[in-house]
Amino acid sequence: MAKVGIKDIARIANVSLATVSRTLRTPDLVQEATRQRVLDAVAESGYRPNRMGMNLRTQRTGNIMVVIPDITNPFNADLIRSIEETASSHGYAVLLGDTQSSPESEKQYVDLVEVGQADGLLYFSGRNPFNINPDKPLLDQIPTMVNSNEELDLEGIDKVLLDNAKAAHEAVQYLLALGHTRIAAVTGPMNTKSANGRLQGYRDALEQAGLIVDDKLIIEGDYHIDAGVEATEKLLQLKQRPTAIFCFNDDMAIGAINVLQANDYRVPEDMSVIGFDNILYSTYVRPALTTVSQPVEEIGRLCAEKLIARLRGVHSEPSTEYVSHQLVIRDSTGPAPE
Amino acid sequence: MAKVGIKDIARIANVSLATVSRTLRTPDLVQEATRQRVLDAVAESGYRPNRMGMNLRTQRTGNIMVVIPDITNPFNADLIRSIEETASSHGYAVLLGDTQSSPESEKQYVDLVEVGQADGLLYFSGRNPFNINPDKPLLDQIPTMVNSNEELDLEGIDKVLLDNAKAAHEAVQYLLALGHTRIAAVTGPMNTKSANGRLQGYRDALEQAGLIVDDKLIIEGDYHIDAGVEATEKLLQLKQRPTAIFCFNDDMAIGAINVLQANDYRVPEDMSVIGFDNILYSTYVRPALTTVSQPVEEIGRLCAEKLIARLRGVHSEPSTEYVSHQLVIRDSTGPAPE
DNA sequence: TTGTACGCGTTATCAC
DNA sequence: GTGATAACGCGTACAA
Repeated sequence: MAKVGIKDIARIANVSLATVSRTLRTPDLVQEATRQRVLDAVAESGYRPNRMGMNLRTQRTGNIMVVIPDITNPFNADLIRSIEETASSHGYAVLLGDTQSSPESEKQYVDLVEVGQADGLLYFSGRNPFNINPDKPLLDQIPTMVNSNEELDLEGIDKVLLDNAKAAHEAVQYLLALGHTRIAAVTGPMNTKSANGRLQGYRDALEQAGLIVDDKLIIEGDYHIDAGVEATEKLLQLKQRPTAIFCFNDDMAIGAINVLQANDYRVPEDMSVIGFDNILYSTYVRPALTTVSQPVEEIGRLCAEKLIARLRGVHSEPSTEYVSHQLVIRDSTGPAPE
Repeated sequence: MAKVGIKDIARIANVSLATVSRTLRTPDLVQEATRQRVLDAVAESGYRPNRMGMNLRTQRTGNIMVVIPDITNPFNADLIRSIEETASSHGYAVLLGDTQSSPESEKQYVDLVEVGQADGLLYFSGRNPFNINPDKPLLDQIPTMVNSNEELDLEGIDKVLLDNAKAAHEAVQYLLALGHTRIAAVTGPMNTKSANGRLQGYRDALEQAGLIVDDKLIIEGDYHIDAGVEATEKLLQLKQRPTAIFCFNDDMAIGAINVLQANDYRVPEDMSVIGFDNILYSTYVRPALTTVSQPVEEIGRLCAEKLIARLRGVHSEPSTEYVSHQLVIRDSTGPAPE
């Protein structure tokens, strides 16, 4: 289509370019009559300001970059849904960076905001993608950003976090209260803060109960279903089997239950399983999953709101906001077997 | 940070702006020595071309807009993963438009590409967001785009589709072969082509088997788990209950199984359930779900490749590509009860 | 091979 | 209240 531009409108309405722009941006500054002439011309011709020109001139794109490891994980999908909803309501669009946990990919997407393809960054990874010169002020070297889920090792940026240790502590305490003493942990990648935090909570809870932590019962996973499958297979081979398995996310817990049932273990009579995240499917799995709920909608909203506030020029101190978890008890946990 | 621009590089390397640009875009056109001087200056200063300037000048953004109804549906999440992977490998980034099936939202995101915030459009909805003037050529009135999943009622654009009728036909035939004669259907929204196509296949299969279609056994859903729950509750209240339920996606099938088990029905002994999509969780639900598999990775890749080819100026006839489904038999279907 | 100059489409700063 | 005009940062035709 013969793209109609601001010049065409100016010609049709018999005004200058400036007046067209003003009519659209600051209508109050232009007289009723001329304003109407311009608006008529706009309506007639279907003119719409070109974003590339706008972006260059205003030095903003209206995009926010979201860097996240795995969009096929329902927790992350829910997170993005929430971010996108918030962003959209503020006039921002979401540029999606699904990195599959690849550091190169993370850097590549962060680059995009550094070269001005997006105004700000929502970063859900713990790996530092920046080359920081410690002698210069940090904020001069990184884009406007908010960090969440996996804590980044940087002081002075906005973060939205969950107290992983406390949440895990609570989950394990619940299992202890049910009489379990041999409790396994299927962790996330141990190079992440989330997995380390949860593992710390697990250890603390056991030790506070006077139990010794058996490293054989701790198996590293990667938050995918398959990891839950493999870890559980290993656990079942142990001479001293656990009576409960604490998986550091729901997907792995679903994998665990699957293996248990395939090997004729009853859940929770023979083995309790507890997850983390409270994804939608955890309700529909049999038995329904006991899990630690994260307020995913709130996390997404907070992240987007904080970022957008910064983009709008809010200059408060960078802060870390903690959101609260909740233990959701369903049917996959029960008293320890004799 | 004091942003370093192309002018700074030109000054440092003691060349003109043009030479800097050439060194970066068409290195062959610049002499070895000067090229090196420029590259050194670039490396030293950490200069990177600003995308807003680039975008305006080249009239392209490197973004593709993906408009999709619900990113929390695992099928769609897998789809986006595949799109993003393909796009990324071709140097494109994904602008995400999760519309939650809202027509306003669909229009709003399509607008974004029309005003030049993205170069092309991947459109996974059946609602026409354009105001088409039938007297003018279609391609002059719509952006470069590919349509998939829900077929759009427009001739002359690229599409990637599944033969829904055939796939559903096959699923129902399989149930018929197991001896089922009262087969329920939990559909998608009946204003979508996918649901209508699948329902047509369902009807055809029944009629070809000499059965009459009982409209009481057809319940409209919306592809969410809850719809499967509610539909199944209704079906169980019927005086003449079905012995099998064909859900038009896996999420609703998962909801159906949940209700059945809660009411002490055994699946598949008392009631068979079959889904559609073959999402990851269908393997891990108990019993594992029999379902019609869509090649989601292929769909995403094809969509992205077709679009990018167009963006690169390929001028072949617009075409509709059909991808093939596959019936995946697991444990949620069995012989009809006596 | 390199430099000059223009334009991409818009907004903002001046004058008038 | 409105109109020229200068940026925004870059790529490229043209001239040198």
